[in-house]
Amino acid sequence: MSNSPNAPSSPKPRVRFAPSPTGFLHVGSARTFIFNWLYARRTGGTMILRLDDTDVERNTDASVNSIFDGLKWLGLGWDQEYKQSDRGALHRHMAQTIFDKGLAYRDFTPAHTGDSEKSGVQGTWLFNPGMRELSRQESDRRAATGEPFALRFRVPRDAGQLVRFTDAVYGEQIKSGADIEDFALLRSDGMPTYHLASCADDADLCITQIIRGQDHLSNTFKHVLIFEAAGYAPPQFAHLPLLVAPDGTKLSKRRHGPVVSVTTYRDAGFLPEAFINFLCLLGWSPKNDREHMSVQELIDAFSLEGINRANAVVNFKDPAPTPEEAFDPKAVWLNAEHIRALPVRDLSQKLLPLVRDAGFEISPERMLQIAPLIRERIKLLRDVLTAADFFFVDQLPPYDPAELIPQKGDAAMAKKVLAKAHAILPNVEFRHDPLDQALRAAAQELGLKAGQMFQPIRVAVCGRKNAPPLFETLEVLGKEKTLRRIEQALKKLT
RNA sequence: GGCGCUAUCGUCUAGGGGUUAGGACGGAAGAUUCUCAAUCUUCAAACCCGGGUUCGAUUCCCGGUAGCGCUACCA
Repeated sequence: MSNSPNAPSSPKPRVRFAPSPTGFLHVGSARTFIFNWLYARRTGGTMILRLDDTDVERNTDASVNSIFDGLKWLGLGWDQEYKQSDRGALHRHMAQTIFDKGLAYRDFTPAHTGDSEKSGVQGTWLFNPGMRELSRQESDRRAATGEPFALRFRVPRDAGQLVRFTDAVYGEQIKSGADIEDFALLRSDGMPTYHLASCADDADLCITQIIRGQDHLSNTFKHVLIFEAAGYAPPQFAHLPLLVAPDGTKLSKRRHGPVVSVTTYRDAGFLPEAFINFLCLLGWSPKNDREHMSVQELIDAFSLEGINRANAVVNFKDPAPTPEEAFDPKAVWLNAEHIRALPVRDLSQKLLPLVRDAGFEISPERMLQIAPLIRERIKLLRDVLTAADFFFVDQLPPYDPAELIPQKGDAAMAKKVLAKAHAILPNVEFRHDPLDQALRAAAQELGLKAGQMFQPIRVAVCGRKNAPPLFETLEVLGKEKTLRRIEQALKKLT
């Protein structure tokens, strides 16, 4: 059997992302989606989104919304969409097929309630006593009386039977039937279990590659059993190493907070393509030292062979000193890289709604002027609010007048500089080059270094020492506002 | 407990029977520009442990250890 997408005998790949809506979309699920999507796009295959919502008790609308919100933000899309709850007949039909072949049996044992000994300290549980051997007549008779039962798979355990499959990532996998319990196919309320529903749908939807988390690796033996019992050839499997927290445990919202939720990244100002890029580098490598990659470059480079087997740590800080430090530093760096790679116009468009949401009236034209000044100074889109605040406000927030004092200078020097600036600026054209010439000349006249001249002006105008380059800043800010802020600074110095 | 998977700098990873074990993030130092950022240069930083196999193992095999997963009428 060939894995090559170009092999004439292999069917068009069909892959699926099948989240169960029992929680928000977390980063591990997002990565699974992305890898499936990449595989589909790479091979010209079909990407299917399937909601695995057979657990009626735990499903929530909020979760469905969270999944769609997250996927919508990623912006990758999908080709087909299904919901397991619409397909109950299909699942029951497969259960019936397996039962008719004698490969499953009714288990009338009441559902296990206590969760105390679930980790089975006492040993391996394989089946409930008496049920596997129940005669068909007896089984039919009890069922006819309306006695509830679960349908269990009759795992072949005689003569050291083995179940095997080849995982595209983990290689040859073999397990003895003697180590597989008689898992349930149907619950006593008639609802299919995950294993059954998943396999029935994968078979019906002609899924060719199942790319999913490694937590399913050992379940796959059961799935192979189901496929074969129902008369289908199992698809190819590719299991992904898990994403774990810095403490090595599985990512969970309860333990690790909002950093595991996709929407947190969106709200913090990540670019979806940067987030996708980051996730791809967790557990996969293009093997050529490339890190910053566009979605198209990822498609071109993606292959199942590049996936590795060890779990990957999402290196966030658990109690984060600042919101920005909460994220994996590499994710933040990649985001800054993608921001810098963005055309100014695109960046400006993304920034505008954030600024407006923060309550500032600002025109697209003005945002377009500001964007290039901060593009190399922000790591997250939201940083625009702190990096360019002085452009947005009318009145600068209070700052320490001592900031106005230049290196190796004193208040008198600051005053002299600002007075000089205030005197010459009205006659200067507010564009980069004229401002540059005028202010440098002024510095020379005063016998000061350029830096000593520029700093008081920068602080007067921006309210702090660290800001974009001065001339561009003044140009965008405009003459009127600049002069007014210099006047205000002068007052602070008296 | 049983079964399975995994193990290279702090983190993500490349590599692979003989290498100065490579890159990136982060950290440190320096260069540079009007500050900051960006950029550039340099530095520190790793093959889990023990046995084999071999002339030679970080790489292959076995064992240990550790971590993770599954062991539900959850998914």
